[in-house]
Amino acid sequence: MIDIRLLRSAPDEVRSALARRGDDAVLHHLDTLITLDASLRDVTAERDGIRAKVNDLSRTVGQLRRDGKVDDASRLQDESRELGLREEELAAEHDRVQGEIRNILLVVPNLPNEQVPEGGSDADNPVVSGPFLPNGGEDGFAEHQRVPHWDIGVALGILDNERATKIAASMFTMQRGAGATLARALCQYALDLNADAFEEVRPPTLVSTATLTSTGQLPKFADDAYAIERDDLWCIPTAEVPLTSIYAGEILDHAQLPARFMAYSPCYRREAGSAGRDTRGMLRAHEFDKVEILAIATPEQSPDLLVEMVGRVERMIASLGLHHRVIEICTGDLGQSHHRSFDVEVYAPGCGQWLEVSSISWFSDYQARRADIRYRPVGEDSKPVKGTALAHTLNGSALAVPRVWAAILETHRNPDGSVTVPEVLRPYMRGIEIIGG
RNA sequence: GGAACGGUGGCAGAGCGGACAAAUGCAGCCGCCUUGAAAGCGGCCGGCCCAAAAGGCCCGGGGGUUCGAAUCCCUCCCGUUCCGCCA
Repeated sequence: MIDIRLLRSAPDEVRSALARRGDDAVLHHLDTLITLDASLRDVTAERDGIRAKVNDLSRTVGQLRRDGKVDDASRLQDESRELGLREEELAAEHDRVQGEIRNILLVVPNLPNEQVPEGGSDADNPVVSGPFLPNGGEDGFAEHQRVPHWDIGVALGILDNERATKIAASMFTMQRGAGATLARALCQYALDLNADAFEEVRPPTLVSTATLTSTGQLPKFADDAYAIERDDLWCIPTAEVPLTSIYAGEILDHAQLPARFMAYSPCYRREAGSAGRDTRGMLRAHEFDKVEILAIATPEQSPDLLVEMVGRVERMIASLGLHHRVIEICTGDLGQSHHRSFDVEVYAPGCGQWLEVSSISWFSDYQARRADIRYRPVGEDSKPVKGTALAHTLNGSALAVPRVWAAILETHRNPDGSVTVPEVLRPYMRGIEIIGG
């Protein structure tokens, strides 16, 4: 959620920041919010005034009864009862307006950071690192690398989506043999590589409605998530969801920040908006594995953490011998909750496309406000200063298995059709160096 | 799933219809004392709304009774223990 106090005190700033996203419906919401907020404060003031009177009368009644002045007391009781009726009306109005404000706030997107580049769609996302390609171009790959991974996977007997579909439904995948081992090796590798700074967590992968709302998936993107209605739980689309809520509703000491977590988890996505797209191979599936890294930080720590996390992902992709680039997400393509965001993309020579394998994002206090994650700030002398402040959250996929798996098959395919396992993964591969060799 | 007992400030723990944002202890902060520290003494010491004063809200969530609810009633959630079931 954005800060309604900021909207109140600097409406033009909020308006122009959100205008950069190029979504007029959002601006209309702002007008509604300003109106509702003003009336909420009127109603609140009036309600609180009546409550003050009732409280006062009640105290007097108590005193009078102790003094045995029953008649006086009952006269005041009548008066108080009258006021109570009015208070009830105002309280109902207050709750109604407040609920309306909250419902709107839940769908208003985050303010983009000033540094987010201007743009209308993903076509305008600038490349900020790379591209790192053989011979400098997308056609710098050899002929034997020009085979899509779905063909390679079937030929080597390590991808069996046909049976995955039989077992579950379309757009589910199944890896077998060395393919399954490779998928797991990638997770192990990603976890080990980030264990220097991130605490490993094995979170729940089914979460409550409140938890899925905190990170921004609800209420707007309910159709994208798998719901387990009978138990009022949701399957997580990413470990970001449970990890962000680890400290939900808590007030942290400054010294606890940044808190950094990483988790391997399965991720479940209905892909409601993209049915029929990328249905072959591993490019888009309802269930996949991912290692997520996440930080809960102070506003001051956040910019550096964002850079650090992008660097970690970039180095890891490079260590797998994959060809990549980093793009920054422009204003028109920025996700609802995002304040600033970078994607790491890998070039898959077999299917001839850039694959998004990681998205590293800074959420400013947008998620923290929803999840109520606060900390006690300190002054320059490191002594606590008065009050609490909302934390900032950042997260990114350290490694999303399917697309990296696909890119490895295509990039490291040999002329004889076998696939060489990247050196760094071999410790996790039970000695397999070449798949199908 | 059943039963019993619980859910109060950072923690422990009183309060069980009015003077309670809430005793007390511990932790924390400031000061005195001290060469320094500890002990001792004095003071401070929850969060939220409102620009703020005033005021209001918060004793697991929601609802009810009452002039008045941390306290009584209903309901839901969570915890502990026992029983049942079970990877």
